[in-house]
Amino acid sequence: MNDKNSRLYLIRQLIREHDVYNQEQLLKMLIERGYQVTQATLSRDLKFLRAGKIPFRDGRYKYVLDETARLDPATEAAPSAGDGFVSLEFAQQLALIRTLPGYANMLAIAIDRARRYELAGTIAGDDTILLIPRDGVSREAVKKALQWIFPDITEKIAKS
Amino acid sequence: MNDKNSRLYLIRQLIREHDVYNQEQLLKMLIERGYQVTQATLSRDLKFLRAGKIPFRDGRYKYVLDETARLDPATEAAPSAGDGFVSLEFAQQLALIRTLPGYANMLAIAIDRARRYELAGTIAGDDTILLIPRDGVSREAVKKALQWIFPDITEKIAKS
DNA sequence: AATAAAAATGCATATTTTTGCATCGTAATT
DNA sequence: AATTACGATGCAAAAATATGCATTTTTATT
Repeated sequence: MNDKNSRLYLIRQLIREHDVYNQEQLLKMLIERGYQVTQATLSRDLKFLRAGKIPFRDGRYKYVLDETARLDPATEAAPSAGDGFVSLEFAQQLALIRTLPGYANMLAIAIDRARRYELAGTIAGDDTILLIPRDGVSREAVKKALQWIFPDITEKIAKS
Repeated sequence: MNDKNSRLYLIRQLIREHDVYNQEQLLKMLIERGYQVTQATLSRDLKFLRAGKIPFRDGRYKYVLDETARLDPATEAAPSAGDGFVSLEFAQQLALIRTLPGYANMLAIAIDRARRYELAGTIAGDDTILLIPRDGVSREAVKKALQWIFPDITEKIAKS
């Protein structure tokens, strides 16, 4: 168990247990724990561990591990969500989402969980979701919010 | 279907169908296709799409989409692979991997697929894999190769 | 043990990405 | 139609990350 291995171990642990926004922050944590390295080494370590940096819903970028990518709330809340999504249209001040049969509930839950300000609430049937935007929220803003929740929906709502 | 949406659409498509190593490259592709934007906009687009940049086995960094993260060969070849992995030890010039019952085959396949030079081949039982390194490959190198294949194994082999 | 070979790391720098600010265009509102 | 509000974008600069090269450290070999 040379020092490098334990360092890699710790890095993984830190990424798993903290929100790591950049290497400098991670570096600080390592140094606090007695690991004397530089950012350059850290960069290489992260590459070795195949840790990636991805944008999060909170508007920031975080490092994630391979495994984390699978467990990330964003991913978890909407597992292949886009698959069930069929179409989006607007009527009055409301949005109607069509889904594959049986998918509506699951998608609605994902939408609720996202807690986007723009979206006041949902009512789900079997293959339809009624989406109620908050007062004054434009259709564009609703689309935007949905895209944020389900990035892989982009193509499907391109022309709505 | 404003221009921005179709651009986002195209960006997703490009990332899905090409290996995108950086924003400049992506920018070039967009411009070739008639989208006149700057790298700054691209950065914002990628953030909106929650596209992340992660290190790949080929030693380079690539952009990936949420969905891709789930389908990435590295992930695909070893779906929760680390979970099945129990321990690693060496005997003679050979490596012995212990797995949970029934996992050996799956892990061995993942190892074979990785086609690491260091690893000549595997023989899998039910909960054990015999791993044959190539001539002259050190134990350290074998560990390294395994870590590369299964990043989430790092902790488990820390002290082997 | 001495020597050769390979790996790890720091330093400095290049590369890449993100962002504040100003501007422009478009859509909503009066 | 004029006015206001908001989103999109470019520009330039800051921030963050990756890497070539030189050096040190570790590991293997004779």
